[in-house]
Amino acid sequence: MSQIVEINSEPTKQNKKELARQKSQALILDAAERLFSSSGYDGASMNAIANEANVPKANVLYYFKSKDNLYEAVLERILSNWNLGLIDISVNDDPAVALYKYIYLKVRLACEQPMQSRLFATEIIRGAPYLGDYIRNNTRPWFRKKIEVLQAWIDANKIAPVDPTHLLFMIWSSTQYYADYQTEILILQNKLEYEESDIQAITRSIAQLILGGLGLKLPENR
Amino acid sequence: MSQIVEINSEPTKQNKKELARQKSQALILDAAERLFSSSGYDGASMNAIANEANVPKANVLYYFKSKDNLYEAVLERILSNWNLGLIDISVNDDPAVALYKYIYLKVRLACEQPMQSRLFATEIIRGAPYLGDYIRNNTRPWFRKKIEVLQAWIDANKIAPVDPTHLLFMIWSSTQYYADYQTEILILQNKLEYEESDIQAITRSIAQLILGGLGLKLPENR
DNA sequence: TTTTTAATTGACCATACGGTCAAAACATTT
DNA sequence: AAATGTTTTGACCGTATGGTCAATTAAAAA
Repeated sequence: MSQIVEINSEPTKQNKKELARQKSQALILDAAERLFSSSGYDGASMNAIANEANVPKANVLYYFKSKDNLYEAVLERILSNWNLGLIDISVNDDPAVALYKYIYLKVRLACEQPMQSRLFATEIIRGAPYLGDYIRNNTRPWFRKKIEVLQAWIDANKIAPVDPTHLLFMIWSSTQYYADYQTEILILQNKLEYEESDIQAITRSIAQLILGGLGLKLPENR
Repeated sequence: MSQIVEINSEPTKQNKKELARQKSQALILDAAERLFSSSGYDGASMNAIANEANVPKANVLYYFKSKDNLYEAVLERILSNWNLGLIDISVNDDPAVALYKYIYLKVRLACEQPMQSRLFATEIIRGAPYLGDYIRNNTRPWFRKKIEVLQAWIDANKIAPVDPTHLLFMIWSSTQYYADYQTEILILQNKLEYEESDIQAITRSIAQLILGGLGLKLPENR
């Protein structure tokens, strides 16, 4: 599995090859992400994915041994991508600033990478057959820590006493909604796509309601 | 399509037959709703639906001429069910009372009929191939009217000036979330299912944040 | 250059899919 | 009882699916 990676600045042949390999795989993963997210696991056929990636189907199955395997790889890539950009909240932060930033980044992610959120959503709706363990072993401990942070803020009278669990769910739901229900939202607003100004307006509205509900003022330097 | 329905209290033979027919269809619709909601359109096979309903597959296709047709019928039933229980908000209502009630009913629906919300969600995520027109022709006019109500409240200084569009989206998102992401929520809270007390706690938390953000107090007689 | 290894691909396979059909079973009317 | 209409159902069909495989090509190592 593992491969020795040269630290040398000049890429070796091994390095080149591995790079090409990853590039090929990334191309297939991109296509798979697009199709899985729009058509669901069963709706996206290996054939369609291969076409989307402009490679023969057998090649897809050469890199990813099965459809399950490919689906899992797509999910893992999404999760690692999310973990990269995830800004934490911690006890010593100023609640208003930290929460505003958190909301803003979540809205950005939802509007700019909606496919990832949608794929995640369908996986959960199906009963999380692949992510169940991940949520139990990774998300839950992280979740509990954040609950503690929120509770600490409440105890220190920094925010109004709201059930921290549902507060966190509310931030997740109101931001993710703009990805998952994008189609409906755009129809209702008679728009073709989100613009930069929408991201600002969404963030402001969500922050206004949630921070307001917590008895906080919107931070100055947004 | 339409059939003369006897108002007579004693059911005629025709009536009996029609009733049996509707009962059969309802059984199939129930099974289809369950499977479409958990496995998606493509994931739910006609065979599986027939098994779930304990009838041969050919019988399903006798009542619903195609898979598309069946899927559409399931969606229509959900929408008509939703429209039945939907409580409106209108200009003369007391904002706090009306919004609280609206939130409460949405939470109830999400927790008690999660499959319907989930099926709706996957339909939207797929790009609303069947509901696109419905949303344009029915939901959008309704949506615009509600926006007007909210704007009127703002203009009358009854609620804080928040973008009414995003306020409405926020109510929808935070309530539907408990249906669509039920699996994740239960894992995170280490629960097996929602209880009545959860419905109360969820409603209270959402109402506290949203009403608070609007500068309203929670209504007394809840 | 020769040998070895990795990547690409068209052809192929068993299975499961949505959908059809005609025959049987059942009920209703004449 | 006969005739008519409606449901029920097993058998069947063409097609698309996920996946395999052996043959070919490309690249790296010897």
